[in-house]
Amino acid sequence: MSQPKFSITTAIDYPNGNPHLGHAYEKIVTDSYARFYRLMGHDVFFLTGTDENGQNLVKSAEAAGLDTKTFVDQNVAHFKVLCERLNISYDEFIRTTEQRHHEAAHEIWKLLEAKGDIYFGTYEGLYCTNCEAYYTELQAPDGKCPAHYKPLDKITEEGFFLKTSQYQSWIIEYIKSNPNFVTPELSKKEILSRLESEPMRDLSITRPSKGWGIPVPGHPEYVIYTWFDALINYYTASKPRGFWPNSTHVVGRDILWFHAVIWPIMLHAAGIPLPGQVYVHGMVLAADGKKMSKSLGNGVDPIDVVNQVPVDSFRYYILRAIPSNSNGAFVMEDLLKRHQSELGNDYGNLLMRVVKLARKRIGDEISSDGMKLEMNFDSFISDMKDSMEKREHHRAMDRLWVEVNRVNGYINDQAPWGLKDVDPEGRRRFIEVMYNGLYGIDVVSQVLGAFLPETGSKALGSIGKKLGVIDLSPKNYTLSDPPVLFPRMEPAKPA
RNA sequence: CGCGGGGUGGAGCAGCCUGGUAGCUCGUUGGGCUCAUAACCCAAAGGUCGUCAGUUCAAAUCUGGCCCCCGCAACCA
Repeated sequence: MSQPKFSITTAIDYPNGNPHLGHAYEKIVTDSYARFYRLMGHDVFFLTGTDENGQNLVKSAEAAGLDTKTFVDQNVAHFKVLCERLNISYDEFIRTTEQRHHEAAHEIWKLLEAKGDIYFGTYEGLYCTNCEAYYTELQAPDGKCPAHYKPLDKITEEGFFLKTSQYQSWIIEYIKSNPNFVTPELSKKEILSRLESEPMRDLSITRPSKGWGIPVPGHPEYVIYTWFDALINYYTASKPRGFWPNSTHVVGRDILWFHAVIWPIMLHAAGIPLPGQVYVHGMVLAADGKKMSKSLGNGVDPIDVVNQVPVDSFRYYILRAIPSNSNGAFVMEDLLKRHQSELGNDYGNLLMRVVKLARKRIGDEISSDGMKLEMNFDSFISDMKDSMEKREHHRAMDRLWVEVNRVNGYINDQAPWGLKDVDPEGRRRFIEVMYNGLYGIDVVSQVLGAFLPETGSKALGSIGKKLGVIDLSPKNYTLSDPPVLFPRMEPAKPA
């Protein structure tokens, strides 16, 4: 078995509430890469999960009147439901409260300690007693808490630190000499300019224990800082499955620093191989072009969306309308428009017109015997690969649609409905054109299945095929009436 | 002068690196076709490419100033 390996991760989610659109976005994007690499014959490992050791969870649980464990379990269930509703094909779902993860975190802690990269020291910062949080001078330039407008206290706290500062020039060099490590280019520029403009401080990696979290080995009065342990989840889950180092970590811009700087430093210092890439995806903005946030109340609930439209319409919109390397607004009306015109009219209709016409005049069995293929899909496949390897899935979707339209165009040009059965040559040509149309649908649907799995699977089902590894060889088709994949929908009611 | 992205026909975007008749999708209007979910095809209308200046035979594209929108600024994907 010499299948190339490909392992991909989402960031693990903080289960202190219900999943929002950003979570859905990241999972759909990552899932599409996982499915695409499977389609291309890779041995894929796709990891997602939840980050459950944060101290804030204790407070959120209290506010909800639950003990922390119950609270977290409940919320984690919501994230799993989200994955099911979105057809997320993860191979493993890790929870950082699992024993195996505690062990992995300890393993790495001890490696770093043995290297002398962890030391005990004091932390000095501006503290708000209401928030129970530290603020930097940038966040609170006037020395007042941005949330409570009360003067912050200067507090000194003891704890353990990781000597991140001594790896600053190493990480700069590493990012520069591995041009694909941080992608897209824009994010790399951002991280490098930050690394080159200010000296790094050592990272505080413990908090005083409140009975929740991973205890520091030998110092149970402290727990390991959430971020330090959270990053390790990738290693915890992938290593035993033979997928460490991971190929790609998919992350949001907001946590790039931890993934592109802190995580590589931790691994490098511990003598563990580094992941291949940190891919920063775009951000979903609200319809008004602003960031979605609770305070603005402009958020969108992904479960709400898939209650209204087919899950693949949602997946399609997310993948195509929001550029892979930048931000895009989520506008429900646009989603509905694309559902109707691109999914329904372009793709759904292609399937319908070809299969129905073929069944009507040929029957349910169409053999490849003696058929000449009139469309070549080699450049389509290689363009798709190219865009996906560059982590430009929105361009891949554009390319896919060029192909959908090419098959539609082929049918238009050949106009099989004009070929008459009474003429033997017309009959022969009719079968040939229909075969080529079906073959086009076959190829396009196989690829489409990586992005829209339910649709791909139903479409292939109607020609007697199943999703799997890409197969461009001519096949025999067994036809059945395709379901209406993208039913026409009433225009959204004005809000 | 904290860092970064953007301002292109009604809407959303591509083009800018490597200057030379401004392109795509949707929408609008007018034709056509009928295999298909009132689908599809063809054509037309619509832009002084944020603004001011510079370089050049030639600027959406290069240079500089200004205006406006947005993201990030260490635990919010």
